[in-house]
Amino acid sequence: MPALSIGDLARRTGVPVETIRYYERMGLLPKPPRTEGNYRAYEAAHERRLAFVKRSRDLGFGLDAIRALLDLADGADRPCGEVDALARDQLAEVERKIADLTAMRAELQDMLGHCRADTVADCEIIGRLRGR
Amino acid sequence: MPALSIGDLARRTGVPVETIRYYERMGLLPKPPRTEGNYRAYEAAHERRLAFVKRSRDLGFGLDAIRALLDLADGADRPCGEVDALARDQLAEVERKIADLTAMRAELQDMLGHCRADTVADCEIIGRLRGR
DNA sequence: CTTGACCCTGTAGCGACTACAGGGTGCAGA
DNA sequence: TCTGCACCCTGTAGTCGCTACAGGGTCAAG
Ligand SMILES: [Zn+2]
Ligand SMILES: [Zn+2]
Ligand SMILES: [Zn+2]
Ligand SMILES: [Zn+2]
Repeated sequence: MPALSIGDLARRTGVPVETIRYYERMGLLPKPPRTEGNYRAYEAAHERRLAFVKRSRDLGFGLDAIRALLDLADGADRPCGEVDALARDQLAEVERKIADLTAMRAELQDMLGHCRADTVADCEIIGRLRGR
Repeated sequence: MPALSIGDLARRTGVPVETIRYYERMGLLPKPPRTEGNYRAYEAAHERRLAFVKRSRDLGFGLDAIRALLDLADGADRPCGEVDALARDQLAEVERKIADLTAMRAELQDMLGHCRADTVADCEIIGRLRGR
């Protein structure tokens, strides 16, 4: 496989070019070698690392957590307790957000269900935002 | 009721002082009169407006939407269709986020359930982040 | 040899805050 | 009266994870 340009890598991973450069600046991706014309030249290892980052982002991990996951992934014979702890923290965070959003959804649905679509003066939504 | 200081208003509404000043800069709250010593002096109307903003934020409305809601709330005899549209948009946004987070939760739970807490080399979580 | 797609760096903007730094005000206790 | 302390002021910069330029350089096809 020949070296990939940043655009090639973007197409293959679905991560925008600007975001790849941002990840490099943030230390998630190693600085790749450059061509004569100063273009980044990626290899398969870079693509695997970026795919790892993308899957982690898709699960909502923050960039700090991803840096930690990448470090852990490099040490094959270490116990995976730290990995699991990061995943559990992330799960807890996701569950907290779901709980918040579920409460918002219930209130919005209830407001909308009670509104008789009349004037603003007796609109249930405005009324509740005012505090009854 | 005497005038309230920004700290009083913060305690009464649960909105931090810095956030109240931020809302003022963003045009969500009118600039209150000042005391001799240049302190903001709030009245009950300010407290009601800030409470409206807080309840809207708690439902996840963005500041642009809240500005629109505040404008609509001021015109009592206008039909409330626009209000309802804003609420429906917000509900749709909340439902989209819940869907995303629910997918993340399922994957995180499944990963955690499959991990036999051994070494990183055969950790299910790291394995899936690598793409099997 | 020109066109156009791509690449480079560096900087600024987004949303909704949050956290200072460096000062001024106001009141209660010694 | 002094002094300490809590509070207030403005202005600016940082957070997170991008995203969008501006102003250039590179490269291959036609
Ligand atoms: Zn109801
Ligand atoms: Zn209504
Ligand atoms: Zn499974
Ligand atoms: Zn594991």
